[in-house]
Amino acid sequence: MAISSDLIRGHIDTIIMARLMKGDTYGYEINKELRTRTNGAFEIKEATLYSAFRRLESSDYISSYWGPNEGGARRRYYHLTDLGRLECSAQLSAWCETRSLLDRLLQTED
Amino acid sequence: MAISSDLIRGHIDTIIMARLMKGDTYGYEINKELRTRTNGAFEIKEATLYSAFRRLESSDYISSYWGPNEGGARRRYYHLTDLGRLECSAQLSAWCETRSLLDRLLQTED
DNA sequence: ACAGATACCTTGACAGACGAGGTATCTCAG
DNA sequence: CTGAGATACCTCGTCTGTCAAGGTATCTGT
Repeated sequence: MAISSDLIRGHIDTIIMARLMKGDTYGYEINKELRTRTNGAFEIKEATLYSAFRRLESSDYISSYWGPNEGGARRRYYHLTDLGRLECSAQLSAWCETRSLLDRLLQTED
Repeated sequence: MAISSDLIRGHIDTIIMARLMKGDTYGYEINKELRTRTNGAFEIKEATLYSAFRRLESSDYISSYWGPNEGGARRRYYHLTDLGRLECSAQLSAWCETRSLLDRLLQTED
């Protein structure tokens, strides 16, 4: 992975929820999408991904169900709850704030 | 602090080095600057700050010296080394990459 | 029959951020 | 002169998120 994970830390949940905004999906698929969308520059490690799922589900931001396994291994699908949508919006705003904050603080000249 | 620290995690070192690009300074001063520059929205906790200094110094990115304490408590000044300047540039580029990556991944529609 | 892809999961370790607490110096009001 | 408050630094222990390593089960194609 080209992008250091420490720089992304804290944004994993938001990345997952942002994806779930577009519709239900399952873990493996999320990672495949990330890899292709970033040309291999970024992926979430499996352990990280599943621990995020557990964290999000225990906060009631997402719910899960065993989906139709269309010729392949079983899949656990995740769904963004209403509370999750709210939280996701909040975290997207937080990202905008963080971004402008860092842009400001990382200027090396005045 | 308005901005969650987990969102900044991994950027603390870069924030410090970016400040040191402009000239030597000491810990307390860095935090005062951060607070005023962000209108109180952000500061680095002392424990975090000093552990970052130790980390940066042991990587030879910064060096330190006891400065002139102009009527007040003693101050340890920090100086960005040449290696530190290099590393800082690298981390600034990394931030740009991270920013565009997240902007991409956090889109909630295609 | 077995390799490889798909798909999920757990455990333990590690690193960074921080709360809580501590030390020492200087200034200024009472 | 005494004590509160600001300045300034530091350490210890804890918590949280990430990840490496390992495991399980199913389906497909050779």
